[in-house]
Amino acid sequence: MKSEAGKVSNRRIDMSPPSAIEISDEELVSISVRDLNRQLKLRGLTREDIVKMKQRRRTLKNRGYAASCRVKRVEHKGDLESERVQVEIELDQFRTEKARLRSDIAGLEQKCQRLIEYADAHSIVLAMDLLRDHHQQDAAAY
Amino acid sequence: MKSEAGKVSNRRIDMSPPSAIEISDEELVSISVRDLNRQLKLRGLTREDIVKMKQRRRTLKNRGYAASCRVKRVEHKGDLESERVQVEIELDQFRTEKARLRSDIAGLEQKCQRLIEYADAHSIVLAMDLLRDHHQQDAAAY
DNA sequence: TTGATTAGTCAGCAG
DNA sequence: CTGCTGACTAATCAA
Repeated sequence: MKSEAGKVSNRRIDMSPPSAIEISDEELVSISVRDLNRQLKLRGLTREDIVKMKQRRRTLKNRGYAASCRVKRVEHKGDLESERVQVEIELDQFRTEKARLRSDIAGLEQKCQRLIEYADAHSIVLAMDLLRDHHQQDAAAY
Repeated sequence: MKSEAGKVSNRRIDMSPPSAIEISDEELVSISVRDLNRQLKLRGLTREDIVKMKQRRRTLKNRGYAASCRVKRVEHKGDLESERVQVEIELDQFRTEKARLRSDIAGLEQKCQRLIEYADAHSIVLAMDLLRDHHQQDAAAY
C-alpha cells in the first residue's frame, strides 16, 4: 500500500527508543542535525541517550546510502548492457550497408566492363587514361 | 600480521574458541562435516559448543561466499566493459572500410563517366543496355 | 548442507 | 557531518 512490498527486511537493528523520546525512523533521518539537537536539548536527555540517538540516526542514514549504492550499481550494469546492445545494432547496420556498397561496386564494374567490351567489339581503341580504376584523391599525389 | 594483507577487515565476529578446542578458521572451513563431527565427538563438547562451532563454520563459509560473490560482480562488470571497447574497435574498422568502399565507388563512377563522355565526344551511340547502373540480382527479377 | 544473493551494519575514506 | 563503498553477518532461496 505504501512502499515496495513484503520483503523489506529482517535484521534491522532494534532502534527502539533508547530511553525516552519517540521519533520514527523517517523523522529521525529527515530532520536536520540542528533541529535534532534542539529537540534533544528541549527534552531532558542524558549524554548517553544523545549519543545513542546520534548513532541511530547515522545507522538509518547508512541504511539509505547502502540502498542507493546498490541501485546505482545495478543501473550502471544495465547501462553497460543496453549500450552493448545498441552498438551491436549499429554493427548490423554497418554490415548491411557494406553489402549494399559491395553490390553497387559490382554493378559499376559490370557497367565499365560492358562499355569496354563494346569498344573492343567495335574496334574502338581506348587510351589507358580511360581505363584507370581510381579517381584522383589529391593533386598533391602527382 | 596474520592473514592476507592490511585491509583484510575489522568487524569479523569474535570466533574465539567457544569453550575449548582450538581450530583455525582455515581448518574449520575446509574439513568435511563428517570429520568435524568426529573431532567434536572425540573431545568432549557440550551440545551448545557443538552448535556454536557449527554456526562458526557456517559464518566462515558465508564470508567466503560473499567474497566470491563480490569478485564475480566486478569481473562481470569488467567483461561488459572490455566487450564494449572491443565492439567499438570493430565499429571503427567498419567505418574505415566503408570510406574505402565509397572511394572505390567514386573511382568506378568516374571511369564509367569518362568512357561515356568519350563515346559522346566521338559520336558513338550506346545502347541503353550499356548504361544500366546495376547488375542483375536474380534471373527471377525478369 | 552448500553456494549465491540480498539487505543491513559498520569501518574508513573523501569531500 | 554527509555520502559512498568494501567487507561482513544473517536471512533466504535454489540445488
